[in-house]
Amino acid sequence: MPELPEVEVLRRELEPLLRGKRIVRVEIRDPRCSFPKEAVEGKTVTGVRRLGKYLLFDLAEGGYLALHLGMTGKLLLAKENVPQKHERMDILLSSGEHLLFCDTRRLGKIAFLQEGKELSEKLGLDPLSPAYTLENVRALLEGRRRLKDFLLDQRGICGIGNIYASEILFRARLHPERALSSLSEAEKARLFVAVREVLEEAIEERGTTIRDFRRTLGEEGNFQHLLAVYGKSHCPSCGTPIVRKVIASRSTYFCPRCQPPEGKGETP
DNA sequence: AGTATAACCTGTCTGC
DNA sequence: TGCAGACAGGTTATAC
Repeated sequence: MPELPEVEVLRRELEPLLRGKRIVRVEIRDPRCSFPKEAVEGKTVTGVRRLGKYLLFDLAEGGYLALHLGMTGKLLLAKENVPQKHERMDILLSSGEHLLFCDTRRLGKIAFLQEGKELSEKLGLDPLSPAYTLENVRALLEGRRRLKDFLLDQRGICGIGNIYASEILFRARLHPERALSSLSEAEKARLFVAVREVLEEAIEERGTTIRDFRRTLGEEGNFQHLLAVYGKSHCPSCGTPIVRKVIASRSTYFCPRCQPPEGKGETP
């Protein structure tokens, strides 16, 4: 469920709520979520960062808790210790609040890390970081891979998932199966801009709730109402029926007219 | 090198 | 109503 916008929405909501609070106790409810909890108990949260789809909770005495929400992970801040469905971890804070990690499909992951190395090594350029420049993106757009595969690969640009990949490619008017090496300079620039625009708009709308995504207090996002092609039947721009095709092993939606395949298209 | 598939999981929806 | 199969925002390992 959570792609960069959803994780960023959580980060922005959690940061002011958690900063300065101490982790009193951690209760692991699912062995799959186990980590050395002694490493975080008693420590104070100094900030909440995001890298790609990871949430990072910085701790005062060094190190941080890294959380990946997988497909169905949720983070809820509750005043009372009311058991939630699929609760995997309960973090009791010095304020008496509980930060609950719930995850139906159990694909989420938690780890305590000392340095940023492990994560930044396997993650590429974050679209919201200052390093996200046309120059840097252009350097990644080489090889014969298809655009869809590139966008889903967290080692190139990180944070984009299956929904936003389709939305970004529609915005950039690029066919998902176009090869990176076939892109003109103008097309590379369109892709660069589309990534930023779509993700930022989704953040403004507080993320996309199709099924599982919930904000810190349980509210839904709003961007699902603004999706252009994902799960849609007709192109909002020209009315042509939207094509659904499995690309990179995932459902991919595009407008065959606005996003022409390689060879056709581009009228400069 | 690039792509596909399965695996890890649980839940929901569709069609017979 | 029951049941099989497809599908779902994630990553990773393995195979062709």
